[in-house]
Amino acid sequence: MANKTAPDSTRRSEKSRRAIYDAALALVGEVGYQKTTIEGIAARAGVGKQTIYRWWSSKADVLLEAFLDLSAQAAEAAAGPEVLGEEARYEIPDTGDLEADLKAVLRATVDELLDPKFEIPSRALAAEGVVNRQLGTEFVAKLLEPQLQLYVKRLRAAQEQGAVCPDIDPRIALELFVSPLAQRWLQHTGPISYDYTDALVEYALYGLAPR
Amino acid sequence: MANKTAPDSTRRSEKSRRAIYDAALALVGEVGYQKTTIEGIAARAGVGKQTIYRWWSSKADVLLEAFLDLSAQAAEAAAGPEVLGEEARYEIPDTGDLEADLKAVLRATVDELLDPKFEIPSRALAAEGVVNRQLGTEFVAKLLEPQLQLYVKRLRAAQEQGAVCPDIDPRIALELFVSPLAQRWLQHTGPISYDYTDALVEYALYGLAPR
Amino acid sequence: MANKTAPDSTRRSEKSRRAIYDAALALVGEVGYQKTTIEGIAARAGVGKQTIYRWWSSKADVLLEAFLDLSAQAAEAAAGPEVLGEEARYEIPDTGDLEADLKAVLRATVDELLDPKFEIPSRALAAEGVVNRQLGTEFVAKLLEPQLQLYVKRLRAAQEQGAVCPDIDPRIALELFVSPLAQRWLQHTGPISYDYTDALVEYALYGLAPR
Amino acid sequence: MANKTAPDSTRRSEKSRRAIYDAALALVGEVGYQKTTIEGIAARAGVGKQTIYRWWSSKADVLLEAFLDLSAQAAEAAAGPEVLGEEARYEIPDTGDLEADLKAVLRATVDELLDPKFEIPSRALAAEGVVNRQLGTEFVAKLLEPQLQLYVKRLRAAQEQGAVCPDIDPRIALELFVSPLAQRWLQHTGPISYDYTDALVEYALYGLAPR
DNA sequence: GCTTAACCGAGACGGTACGTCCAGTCTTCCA
DNA sequence: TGGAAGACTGGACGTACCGTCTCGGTTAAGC
Repeated sequence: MANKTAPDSTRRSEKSRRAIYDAALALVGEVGYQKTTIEGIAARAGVGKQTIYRWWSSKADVLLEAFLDLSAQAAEAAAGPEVLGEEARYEIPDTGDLEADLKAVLRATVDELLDPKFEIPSRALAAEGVVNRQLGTEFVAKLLEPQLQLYVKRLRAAQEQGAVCPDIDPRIALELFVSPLAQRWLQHTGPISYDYTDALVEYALYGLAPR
Repeated sequence: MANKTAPDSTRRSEKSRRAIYDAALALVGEVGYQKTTIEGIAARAGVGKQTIYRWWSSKADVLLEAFLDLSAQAAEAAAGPEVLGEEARYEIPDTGDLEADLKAVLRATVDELLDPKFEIPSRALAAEGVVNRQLGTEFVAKLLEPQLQLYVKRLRAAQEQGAVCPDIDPRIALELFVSPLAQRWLQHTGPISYDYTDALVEYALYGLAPR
Repeated sequence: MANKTAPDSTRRSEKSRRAIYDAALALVGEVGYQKTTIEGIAARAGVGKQTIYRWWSSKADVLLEAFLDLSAQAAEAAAGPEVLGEEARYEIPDTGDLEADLKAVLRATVDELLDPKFEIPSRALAAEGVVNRQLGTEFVAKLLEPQLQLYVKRLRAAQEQGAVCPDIDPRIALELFVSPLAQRWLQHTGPISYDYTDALVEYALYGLAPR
Repeated sequence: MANKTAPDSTRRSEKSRRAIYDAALALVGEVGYQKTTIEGIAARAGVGKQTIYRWWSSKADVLLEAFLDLSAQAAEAAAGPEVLGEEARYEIPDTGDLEADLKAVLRATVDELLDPKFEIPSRALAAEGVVNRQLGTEFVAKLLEPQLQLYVKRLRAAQEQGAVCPDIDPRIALELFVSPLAQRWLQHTGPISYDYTDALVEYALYGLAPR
């Protein structure tokens, strides 16, 4: 019923899609986001420009999907060869010690944020999302929010365990330690380190005011 | 000593500079950052392109200065016609009630973030800064950090008053309530409201863990 | 012996061929030759592109056959429902008055040249033939020369009747009145009218020099 | 008052114009008209595409001007270094013997038509002119008609000399020998030779009918 | 009547060129 | 000599078609 001859996705070339993802990520890594062009991606992937325009609406859109694909692959690899269903999603560990668990997760996040393989494309996507509402929404919905929900779950468990006040909103609470890290990374407002994230967790859990 | 015939700033046309600032801010507001072009700014300002290239290095650079100028004007207007020096800078009030003071300041920040006159250019600059290291650094140094230092000052006063633990680093502490707001605004990760910023202040001051 | 799996013409779809002819002529008439595309013809004819590429080598080739078909139909219609063989081809009448016969035929040609149904495709074919040697040759051989041979035949009869010098080459002679008309039509070097063609016949028959 | 910012021709780059003419003629000669592209011309001339689009409306238009320029240069060279004004235009010689004069001019035309330097571009322009009314008109007005007017002048002189009937229209008369040659050349309807053009002149002057 | 080879509609594919837009440089002319 | 104007080279944009290549569906000949 689409009036603009939507392409038939059943006939899509898987090979081209892969080549485009690879080319896009490689170029963004090599020359940066601004200097990465649709023409460049097409040439590098050995693909016609139209094949890109047929399936994606913009450079940002290509990169978002490429990055989602990369993340999915990474998650899959991390999860090991679990043949049984794909629902064995990652979770924040619950050792009973909230402070330790949060510090561990944030330290892992620091490592990831400093891994250039992830840094350049995710920084580019975040920047584009700031200015491009549609992409930003998709970026948040598909990448950021799912990760934040893991914290919500862990904090709710902590509330049941009595480690966090029951009248606190976990969706807001997690921002106390996640957002500072995010801002320092995004806007270069300060250095990132294990000490820093450890401090964030402590400050957030026990408050700034003297007990 | 400049080998490339640096322009003589004493002969610079003040009228052109103003026209360029106005045109740049107007265009960014009307058509967005991406669709704002140097040619467009020059045409709108009734200025030759070379006049822009002579004094600025990029579109982002023009916009940054234009926005700094706008902020300076706004601050000046807010401060009233204080003829006596320009060092009567803004400060966070200190009523003795830290919680109330922070909530008040954050509420004012919410208002500013939602004012379209400021929102579009600052969002554009922030986005460009994410991806353009040089601009980002300047953006942070000239706009963001000075504001954050106001919080540092207020928190240090609170430490002297015994309202904040003395072993806490104020530069990190302020991020507990400032960064969440910044991230929600920048990345559209959630709604912004007085209730939200009030909650941030409370959570940060008294901690997530039960007292 | 064809190494490239020549198509089996016995299984060719007559319906598709007709649809392609119709679409090609209609499009050339509506949007002109340059803007007529193979894709457009295929879409209009409700036919796959490959069906065109299977049977023709180029846009010009399609149009040439379509036009030949159109001419054949027109000739058939003009000749009436003569069931007896198709060899009752048209001839230039021979009333014994060469001048009158030639003027009559040229007047009819003028009418045809100004009929838009024929004009646009034949102009397009002629133009393409100017620049595309292979097509030009075919165009001349299948369309132009057969018509010119009718003049040769009539002039030879005139030579036997003593109305034309016996040592004149009829193939050249016919060009004296045919080519001027052709050039005016093709290149817009002048207007076309009965008076004009009448004058051509007179000038050619009796010469420019005073008798 | 032009609303579409017509370019300022006083600031036009003569060097670029020359380079474009040269590239266009060279490419048409080397790869043919169809395979000559604006991009190709620009690249060959070392010029931005926009510089072509700024001053010409189409490939055909570029080629027409390039060819006019070539013709002008050739005419200038042929006329010798006549410093005194540029009005020493070419004329058909008048030896008093019309038949000989016409045969000589047509023989020279045959030579020119067979010179590849002129043939390819003029054939391309003629073809484009057949199908593109605007270009055709310009082609005729600037190139063809001026040459035909030379015949008009010569024939009028012949009429005064009594070598041509006074009631004959010279503009039509010249077509009796010029158009056949043009058609054979354009449409490949027959071979071109001195014998052929000689015959044309004789047939036209003395008529087909026996005297 | 059942297989099977081919033509068929459809349209995705790697490409080329289009005509437009803008970047950043260079030149000209004016105040 | 700074500035307004704008032509210049260069290069990416997004679109339109090219000619080739699958993909099912259908159709007619040969078993």
